[in-house]
Amino acid sequence: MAKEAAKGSDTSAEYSISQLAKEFNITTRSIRHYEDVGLLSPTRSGQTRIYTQADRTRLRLILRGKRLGLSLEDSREIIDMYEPGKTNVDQLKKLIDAIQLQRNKLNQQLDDISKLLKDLNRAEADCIDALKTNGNQ
Amino acid sequence: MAKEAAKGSDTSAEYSISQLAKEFNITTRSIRHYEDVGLLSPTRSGQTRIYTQADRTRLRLILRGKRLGLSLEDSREIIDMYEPGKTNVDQLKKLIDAIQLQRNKLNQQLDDISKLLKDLNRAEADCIDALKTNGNQ
DNA sequence: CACTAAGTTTACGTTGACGTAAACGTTAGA
DNA sequence: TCTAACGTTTACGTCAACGTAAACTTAGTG
Repeated sequence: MAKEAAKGSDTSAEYSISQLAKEFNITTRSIRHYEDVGLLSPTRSGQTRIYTQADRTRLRLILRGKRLGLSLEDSREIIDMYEPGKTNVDQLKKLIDAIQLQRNKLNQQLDDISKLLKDLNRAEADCIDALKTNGNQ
Repeated sequence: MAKEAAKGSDTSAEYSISQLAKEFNITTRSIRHYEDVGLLSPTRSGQTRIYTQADRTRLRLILRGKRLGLSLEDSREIIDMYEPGKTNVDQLKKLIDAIQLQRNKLNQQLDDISKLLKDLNRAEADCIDALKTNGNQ
């Protein structure tokens, strides 16, 4: 352990594709697929892909999007919102609109989750009830 | 308008497939597809599907699931949780476990949403900032 | 040096969730 | 009567998001 590998919060840390796959519990195929559709663009050491801390962060955002039911394309758009490439005033305004749109969707999801949680609570209560009246039969 | 159609909160109200499609802004194809995969089972008047209030509710739950990124199969399982068909004690316990699992996923989603909202807020703030310093150029 | 482990590209296969078209039945109104 | 609006079934098409297999190239090890 001389050469230094991937330590704590070293901002210059690098990762192999299988390291990321293991860490996030996905396949290397998926990671390459995200690259295919333009969500990741790791540097290369020869042929081999090398992932930086920034790539790793993007991957985390992608997976977060997936958990929320976003398509890869949706995630790409959102992640692009975080980047400072917007020079044009018009584009900035459009971006703000897009951000508001996303917020609305998220608020809808919050509402959906709250209702679904209530439903689940009722269902569970019914179960427990059934167990009580049914358990000693 | 004598025959009485679909009024207010009449619990015995019935709906045609196109009525539901219009109300929920989906296609009739989708509704039939949900039936194909066992999510709906409307009664028939001859060949024609007739949807009850209960069917309509199930459809609402399906679409709520979709907004949360659930597969139709996932939604089916969740909706089945609400039904009282569980006679077996073992099944009841398994169901309670499944409910807890769903709750965990939903809590994860809540966390994801909260983080995403923060990210969006920062992105929006950056936009507004860029508009200020950039607007009079 | 042979072998294994990890990496690569290319490319066809699969699954879910519908879209789309064809071909047909039934009912209400001009 | 006929045609327009709705309904039906059957079946092939499509798109996203990977799975899976093949064939190949290094890098390190007993």
